[in-house]
Amino acid sequence: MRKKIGRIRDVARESGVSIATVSRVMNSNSNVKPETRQRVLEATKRLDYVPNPAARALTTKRTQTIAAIIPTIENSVFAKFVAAIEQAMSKQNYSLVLSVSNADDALELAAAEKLLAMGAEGFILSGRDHGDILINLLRRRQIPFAFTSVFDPTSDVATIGYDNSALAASAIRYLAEKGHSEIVVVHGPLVESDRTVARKVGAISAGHLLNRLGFVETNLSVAGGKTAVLEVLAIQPRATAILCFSDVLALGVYFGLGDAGLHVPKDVSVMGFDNLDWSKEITPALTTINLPARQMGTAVAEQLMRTLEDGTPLVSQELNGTIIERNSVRIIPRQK
Amino acid sequence: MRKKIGRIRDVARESGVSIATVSRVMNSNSNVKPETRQRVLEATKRLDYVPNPAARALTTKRTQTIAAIIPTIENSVFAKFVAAIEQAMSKQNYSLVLSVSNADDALELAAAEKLLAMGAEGFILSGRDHGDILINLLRRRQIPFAFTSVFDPTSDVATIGYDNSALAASAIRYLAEKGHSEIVVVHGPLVESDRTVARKVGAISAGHLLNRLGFVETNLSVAGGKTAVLEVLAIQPRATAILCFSDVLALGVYFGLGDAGLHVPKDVSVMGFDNLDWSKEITPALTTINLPARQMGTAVAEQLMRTLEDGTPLVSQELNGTIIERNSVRIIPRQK
DNA sequence: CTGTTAGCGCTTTCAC
DNA sequence: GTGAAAGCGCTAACAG
Repeated sequence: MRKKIGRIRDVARESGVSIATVSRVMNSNSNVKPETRQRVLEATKRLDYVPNPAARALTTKRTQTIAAIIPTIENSVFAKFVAAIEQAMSKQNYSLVLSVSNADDALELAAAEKLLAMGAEGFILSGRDHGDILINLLRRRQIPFAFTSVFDPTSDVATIGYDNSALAASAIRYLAEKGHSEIVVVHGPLVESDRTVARKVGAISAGHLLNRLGFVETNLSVAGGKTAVLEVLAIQPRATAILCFSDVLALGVYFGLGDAGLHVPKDVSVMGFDNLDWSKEITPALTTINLPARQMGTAVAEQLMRTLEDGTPLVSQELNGTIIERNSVRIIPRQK
Repeated sequence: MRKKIGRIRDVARESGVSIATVSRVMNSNSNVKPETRQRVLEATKRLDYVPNPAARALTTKRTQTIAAIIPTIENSVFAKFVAAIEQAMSKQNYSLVLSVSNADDALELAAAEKLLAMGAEGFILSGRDHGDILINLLRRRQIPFAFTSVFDPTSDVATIGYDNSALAASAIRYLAEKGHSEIVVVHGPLVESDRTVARKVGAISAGHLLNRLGFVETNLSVAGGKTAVLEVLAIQPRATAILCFSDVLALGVYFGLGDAGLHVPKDVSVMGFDNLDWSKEITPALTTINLPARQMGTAVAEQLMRTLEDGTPLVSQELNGTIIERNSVRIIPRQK
């Protein structure tokens, strides 16, 4: 269905050289006499020639394409991450092919097969848990791949991200230091995200600093955060702080709390995760954990491209999340 | 750098047939005796064979890849749009390659060249205004492409989207009907978006219904909306309604108004554009215009795939935006 | 510095 | 129903 545009031999004829020379010019490598190059370039312009990517890929066995499969692109920190990957790849003339898995192993596998069949040479996966079939498929085909949004030095697959468990523990610790001893964590579906599970584990590990630590699972959306408030109030009416494993949830919690007539942080403190860009604009500004999404995108992209270029093995890389202290957490005076 | 995985001839040898038969099986078309097919399929499994996409593309001249270039993926309605495109394409075994232009013609052109060099067979562009070079490039190469987020029956390029001007006019009309006669519009950078320009034109066209209509340009972000409030208050302190050309801006306006001690909608009414998912959760729920982003994504994807399959020409398609009436607009009693 | 030539792995007539 | 063979457009030795 596509048109027949100029081929390399047309350019060769037009400029009076062989196709090999045209190829050399197109790949701006080998030695070509400047004036010959010039002539070829002109013919190229004139014929509006662009090398056929399929033919090129067929001979070079390279497609310069890397795939990323993310759980969702909507409403989250993934957009930032993807934008960074895209940018880093563009610089080195690589392309990103994106697919969304909805946190479903089967969909993820299907997506991966499609991407593979498109010629993806490397894969960026989110989180640490993936179907065995997928992992084996990638391994058998010797496709380099990395897990992101997690850092786990013990993993045999390179993980590029942060320590979710430690981050959640530090959030609890932070809250405890501010005098909160009854906290409820609001989080998205555990089955959909090993990062959420890791965070929960981390929170529990710091639970001894508290008198009481509760968990409320909800949909990972503003609406989910909002409805979670009701549950929080029901199960732990005396909680003084709500820790949300995502800023999106925190936004919903703000709304829910507002509707319940509760003031942040006077009545209830709120802390988030992600540091989405509106978090510093809301009143009170949200205390949250900044996740280095951009940096992470750049890091995976660069590692993967490197690996594809010269075989450098992928290595795990820890990126630090940091607590951004703002005004949504109240200091509760010690009341011994 | 890539490994040598099983090729078609390996499968042929393994299953004792010719490569032509293997090809037939892989393309599940022509007649192949069931048991032969079976044998081939088994060999395929055993050797973990997947047809080489480059070789296939080289002979068929098809890549089953469509490119989309969007201004930004962060913080907006584009995420929804892209998700829908992705989904629609997946169903028909097409792949999406995405690039971000930051609303810059030069970047857009560069992105397009890269995507073309990757083998994109069709293009999804955002808005109506694009560099001539890009458009000519696409035309010369006879690549089908469509403009989205706009509907303009007079355009010679297919436009798939909504009538931004009419939508903005209807928003002003709606507000006027509720008794508002002094309105300020808060919008993103005009130079970056022909949609924004079209909306402004539409708003102005309905301006005769008002006593006063002002415009404040700001960054297209929550922060931008928030700071715009100060300007609104400065230039038109008596405005009773703020119309935001994006919900993201409206969120910022809510925050800014709150900080200024102004209540929505008692003191100032607010209306948005986009119907992002949190808009119904915020208090008061935001009256906004729903833009059919998903539907639009599905529509372009399907038209483009159709065109690529059988040459059906692309046609403009209008999708309707609708006012979602909620609680952020107060009714001002006629006070003649 | 430039040309010749041999494939890359697949699809697709055309025979049988 | 199946096989043989001719490319698809390009890159990469290898000569010269």
